[in-house]
Amino acid sequence: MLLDSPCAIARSVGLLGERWTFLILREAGFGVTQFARFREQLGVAPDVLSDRLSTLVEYGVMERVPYQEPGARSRYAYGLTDAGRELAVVLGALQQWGDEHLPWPEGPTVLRRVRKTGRPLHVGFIDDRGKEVPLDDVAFERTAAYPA
Amino acid sequence: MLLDSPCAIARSVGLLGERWTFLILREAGFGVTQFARFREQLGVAPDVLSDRLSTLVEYGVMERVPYQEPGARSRYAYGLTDAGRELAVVLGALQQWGDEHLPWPEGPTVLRRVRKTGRPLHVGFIDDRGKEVPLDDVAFERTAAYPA
DNA sequence: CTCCTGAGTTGGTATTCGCAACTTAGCATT
DNA sequence: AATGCTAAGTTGCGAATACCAACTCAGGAG
Repeated sequence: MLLDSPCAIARSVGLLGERWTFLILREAGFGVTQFARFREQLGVAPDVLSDRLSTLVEYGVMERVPYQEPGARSRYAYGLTDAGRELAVVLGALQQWGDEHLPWPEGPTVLRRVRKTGRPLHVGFIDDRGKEVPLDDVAFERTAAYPA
Repeated sequence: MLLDSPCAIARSVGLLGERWTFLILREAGFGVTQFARFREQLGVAPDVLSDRLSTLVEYGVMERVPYQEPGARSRYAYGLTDAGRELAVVLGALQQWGDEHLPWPEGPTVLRRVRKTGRPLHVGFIDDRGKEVPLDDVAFERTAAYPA
């Protein structure tokens, strides 16, 4: 399986790359928590949704917590864990690329902003001094941990 | 189809989210260009590889250029376009997340570095002044272009 | 003129997906 | 107490994808 790969991209894709998973995470990021809301927003089949949520919970990307509204029976809420919230970087990168290379006719429909100031944001590579590094200066290099 | 979605994440995933696509792009980023090399590196079935390369070419992520080595017949090389190279941000984000949350026992196998200085790199959100912004300060907001 | 290699295509089987229908559980209403 | 309503699933079945093996189709080399 891809989850055993020495390549971290392969492991991430092995866990997250199935159909619907990124869209489930997107909705979770927008605050959706209930099974039925995911279904409404996405139109995903219930068996597939059940399967995806289970594996996300199993791997610690989401958590399933029972909750009870007053005067209603107890239900389950699916929420992002810290690991899941960190996927915002991946989702932001996908969004940025899609807006640029598969544009929506009327322009971007969702923007990334700094919460308080409203300043626009993009996703990019940053060095250890907090300085952005252009794509051409980025290199991927194998370490000794890479098996033969 | 997801490619018509108003959500840029959905469009990106609709094009790139099929099985093998990210791994093909990873190999392309490492300089692989030939059909048979992709097959060797990934172990992907030839019909699937053919299909993925075709759609990547169709959407301008890769290009198929004939080339000829001296004393050999002409062949095809698949290379990233500028749009394809920009996916390094997405791949870097997936890698970073996988290294953190699905770690390889002996540590990361591939590092991101500044090409000349060797300084380590990470992927993150950056504001319009080039300053990194922590995750908690990032907000996603709908624009007027988002349809009802 | 046959062999070799790269770049695929074709055919059949095994998974996975998607839809529809059904199940389970508990509060609320009659 | 029986029925209804809704959330959260599960089950069964046809359709679409993926995987594997074998085959095709160049064009240059021996």
